[in-house]
Amino acid sequence: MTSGRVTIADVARRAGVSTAAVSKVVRGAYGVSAEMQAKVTQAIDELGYRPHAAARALRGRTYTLGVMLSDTRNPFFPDIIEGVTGRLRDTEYQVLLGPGGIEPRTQARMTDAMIDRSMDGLILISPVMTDAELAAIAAAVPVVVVGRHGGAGASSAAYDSVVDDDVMGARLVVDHLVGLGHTRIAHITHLERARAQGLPHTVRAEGYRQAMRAHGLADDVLATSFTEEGGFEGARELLARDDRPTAIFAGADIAALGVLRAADEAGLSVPEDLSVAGYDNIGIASLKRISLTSVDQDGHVIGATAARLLVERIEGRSRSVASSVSPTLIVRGTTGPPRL
Amino acid sequence: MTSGRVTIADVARRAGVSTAAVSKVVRGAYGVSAEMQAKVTQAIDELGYRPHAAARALRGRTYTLGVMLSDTRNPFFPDIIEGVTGRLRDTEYQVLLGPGGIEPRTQARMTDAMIDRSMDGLILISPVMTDAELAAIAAAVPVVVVGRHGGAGASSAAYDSVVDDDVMGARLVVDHLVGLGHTRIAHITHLERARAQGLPHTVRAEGYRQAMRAHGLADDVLATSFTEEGGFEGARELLARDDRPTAIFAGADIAALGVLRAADEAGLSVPEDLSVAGYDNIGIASLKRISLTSVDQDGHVIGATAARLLVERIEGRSRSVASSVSPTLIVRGTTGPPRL
DNA sequence: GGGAATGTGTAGAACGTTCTACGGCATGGC
DNA sequence: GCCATGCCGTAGAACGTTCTACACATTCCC
Repeated sequence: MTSGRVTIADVARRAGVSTAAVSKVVRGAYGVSAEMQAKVTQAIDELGYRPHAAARALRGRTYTLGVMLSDTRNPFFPDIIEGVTGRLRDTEYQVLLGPGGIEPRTQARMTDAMIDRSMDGLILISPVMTDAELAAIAAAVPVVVVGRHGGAGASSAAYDSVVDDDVMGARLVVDHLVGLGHTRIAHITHLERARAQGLPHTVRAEGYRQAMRAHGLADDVLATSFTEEGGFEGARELLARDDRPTAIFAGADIAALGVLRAADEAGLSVPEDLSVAGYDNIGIASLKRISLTSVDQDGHVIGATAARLLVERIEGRSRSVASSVSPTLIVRGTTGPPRL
Repeated sequence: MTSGRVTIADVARRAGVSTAAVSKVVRGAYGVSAEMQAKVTQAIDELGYRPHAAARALRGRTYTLGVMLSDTRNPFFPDIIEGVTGRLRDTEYQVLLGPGGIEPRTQARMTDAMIDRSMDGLILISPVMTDAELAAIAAAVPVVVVGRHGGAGASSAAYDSVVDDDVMGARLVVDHLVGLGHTRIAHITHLERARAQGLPHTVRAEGYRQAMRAHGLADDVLATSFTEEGGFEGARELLARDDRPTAIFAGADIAALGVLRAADEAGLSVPEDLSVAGYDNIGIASLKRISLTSVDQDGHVIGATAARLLVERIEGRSRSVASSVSPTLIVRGTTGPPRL
């Protein structure tokens, strides 16, 4: 009695029915009378029965969805998580997060581990792996990819995807700055890596170039890294030039903070001497002391959409869906008209 | 061949041995000859066999450890995660994170879910639940609790715990400020909740009181909340007083940022008119623009310690261990001698 | 040379579910 | 009254491991 957990067999004995019947009731499957339903539910409550996920996994579902996080420090990842869990709150599904690390190797290890644990579906956030690897995973389990812009169109049938429209986000920033009167607008991006194709920073940089071109302006992209230090170094280099830019658009808020520091040290006041904009709208961007103009991705919507698509996929949809979430520009104190 | 995953039986067939033998090799159990070891390992590699966690769970271990996160926005939680995963990198264990939410109810749901999935052990980060609930969980599975100061001594036998020495951290701050010449030092803490006993903010406030008393100074604690807004409101109230404090020690960095904003708005310069110190040493505290004096908890060590204790526990230790990690004070630009 | 001890391997029963068959019982149409 | 047709319930075989027995060789010791 006290030893071991209560199983479906215990419930069946208590209710005076077969284990198969209990299983049906638990799963809400077809073919149970109201009377049976009542008897079994009562027995379940009395005994405090909880289904054993591992045993379920051997035949059916685990009702477990995995979210692989590429980088736990990603500032809007809590928003995405909240979106996912919020959407799934009233379902039977449970969400577990897998810290995949930044390395392709460790990410692969994590996805393997999630498949080994027979999760019903996976959400991969900014996965760093080849399209072939992605396709292999999607062949084993339903997958939704977040934050990775469509790779080779062909493979896209295997999984769904949710992205922020980074091209639009970049355009919003450029339009805003041009509207204020800026013409020399530089962009700081993340140093290109081998598998970076389709990753947000690449797309943002491309969106920036397109938007500048649309305004008939020359683009000016500098690749450092999406860190405070990276933003600082990049800005220092840009500000040392003869015809220094009057505005810097950093591809990530954390880099924008570094840009602000560089402006401080160069004795430039923001936004009079230099306008600064970021991307991601991280929490501290809204602090009065920082007040950074930034692009907001609404991670909440992204997460909720990913969860919805994944459940649809698990429950049978085979046609693949690519959803794009529109970002919004949050104008704050670090951008303004250039000094004449 | 293409259908379904490769099982232990496939490996056994290929190697020409029994499934039991393969199982032994996989688990590194006693009673395998070198020859058998070689044959089986080769077959495993050739077939790309991976053990099925759910099937394992039914009899043995799952090699899965769960980390329940009370709040995914907690700024040093990535450090803890990294400490945990770093420590476990070269073991067979996999770490999965469970977003438990802030509510006791959702946290309980998450721990139940983790137990249902037969995880081998659980690390609970700042769990909000009664000692009885905690004991119940610890009775079902090995548990290490992080960030919760020892409750009723008796129940402590059931699980291990790792805490930051918050009393010491608070003392470091007070000693530092007193050393600079401050005497009117106020403390902003988080509003008390029912189950908050033993939670960090309570202990920090108590440590502050002790330290002030040790210096023969009057304490001054104001409870708002650990948010930017909470810090702002608290500071505004404190700074409106006749004999306003010359230093404010906020129990969390995020609140300290609010204090800085309040100082800005009141036209007070930091640290000349007001010294400000925080707790947690979150990433942005080190940004030159903020440069906040803070207490560093070394989440990395905390996480690694928790992981070590959990594995020890799983592998047999029954005596319970309470580990305390010493914080360090990081002095930056927001603290200085008071203006005479 | 006859146990005892030791080392290697295997058979087969768990573990707690799900799911495919199928059986029994009403109902209803003819 | 007989056969199809639903509906409800059950038996029992999976699912992929682990683990307890036990069988079979060796080796060792007296």
